[in-house]
Amino acid sequence: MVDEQTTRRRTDRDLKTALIDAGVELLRIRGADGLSLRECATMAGVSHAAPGYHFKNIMGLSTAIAARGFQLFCEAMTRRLDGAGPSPRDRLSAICHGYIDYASDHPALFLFIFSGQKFNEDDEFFCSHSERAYAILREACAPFVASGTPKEDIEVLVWSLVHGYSQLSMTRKKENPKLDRSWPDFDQLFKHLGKALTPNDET
Amino acid sequence: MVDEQTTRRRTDRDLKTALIDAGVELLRIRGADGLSLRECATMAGVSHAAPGYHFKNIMGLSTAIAARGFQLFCEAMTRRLDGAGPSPRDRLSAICHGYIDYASDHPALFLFIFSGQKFNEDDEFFCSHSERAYAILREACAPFVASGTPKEDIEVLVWSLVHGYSQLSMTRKKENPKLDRSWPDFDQLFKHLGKALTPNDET
DNA sequence: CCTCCAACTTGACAGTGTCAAGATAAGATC
DNA sequence: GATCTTATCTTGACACTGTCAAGTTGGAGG
Repeated sequence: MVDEQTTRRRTDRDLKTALIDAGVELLRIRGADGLSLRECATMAGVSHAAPGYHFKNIMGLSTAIAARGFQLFCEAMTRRLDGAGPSPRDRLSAICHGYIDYASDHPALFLFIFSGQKFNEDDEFFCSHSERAYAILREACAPFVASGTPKEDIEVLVWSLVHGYSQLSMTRKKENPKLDRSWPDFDQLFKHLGKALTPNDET
Repeated sequence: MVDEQTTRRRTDRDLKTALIDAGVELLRIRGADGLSLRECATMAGVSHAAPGYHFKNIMGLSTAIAARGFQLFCEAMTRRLDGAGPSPRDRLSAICHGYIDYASDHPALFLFIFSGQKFNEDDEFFCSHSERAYAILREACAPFVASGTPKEDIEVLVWSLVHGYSQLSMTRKKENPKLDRSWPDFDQLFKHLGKALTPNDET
């Protein structure tokens, strides 16, 4: 847990990131409501009050973890985008699948950042990473904005759909095979969405 | 807080509902992560361990509160449905607005029931109320299911859209008027959704 | 009147976040 | 090298939390 120089006191940044790492891991293990300052401290190999020095209170640590969450969120979307075709439709689909990747790879973190709990919205990293996530999504939506209509209509349409799908995929009760319900793949939804979207620079 | 017969010990059902009432109120005041067994007990006028007798642990109380949450959820949707026109499109729109009503009238409760925290899925009331909520939504979607396609496609499409819209309306950062972003009304999204939905028994 | 039992209360314990005060190492100054 | 300063923790305390075991109580049935 601690690197070779155990004697040497670590720098500010070291422990901060170690505590965030611990927090992400703790969420993975315990679920979206399993965060604990003291347990993060123990995992990082410091005393119970050490986190309080770097992050004023638990909201401070939560905010830093959420910032990391948004960072991973951005990475998941850009990773899909890098492997996508050039057409607006392919790119939008890639973003959506990145969104869903993130939710299924980091379920607790996903729920955590959208849990509605209060974060410190003055935090620089939190703001920049969360805004970047939304910016990525907005960019992919831009080609579908019909002239004369506000671009927010399309953005919120796509965003709501993929967010709702991700969240519901996660919280729904797992299937009882006796019931004839099955959970559709997102591509099915995207096909329907396609009827409502027309790229304004395609033939 | 206690009715006229303070001397008389209350019945099982009385305290149970009083504790659920307290829980709902507590969520309203403190937000989605502000629930506390002991505080519910105090609000209901009983000792700190009384809730443990009726609800084995905090998951038991949480489940009961979530059940109440789904009940209010159903009421919000049926209230809109009662005032809606007869066409499938009007009825589906009514359901969606009921969904949104619920999220804005009971934000903490809405976040709570979809927070991803574990509930007791064996609980009778929790299951019946949550399943009824989904049944109401499914019914409104039924007229739009194209023959030959699984009905889940439409259901999840609508459900995801309205759920995502509700949640994002709630967790998004409030507008900086300097930014030219505005939050569209759901009717705008519903218009786009309409392009993807064709009632199979309308002209 | 007595008994019994459901519905609590009381008390304890380990865990939590937060704060104040103390310790300590690394670097700066003399 | 000795002293001072400061950032970075540690220690200890407090009020709060959920959970459990044991005790109490009041009403119903005999």
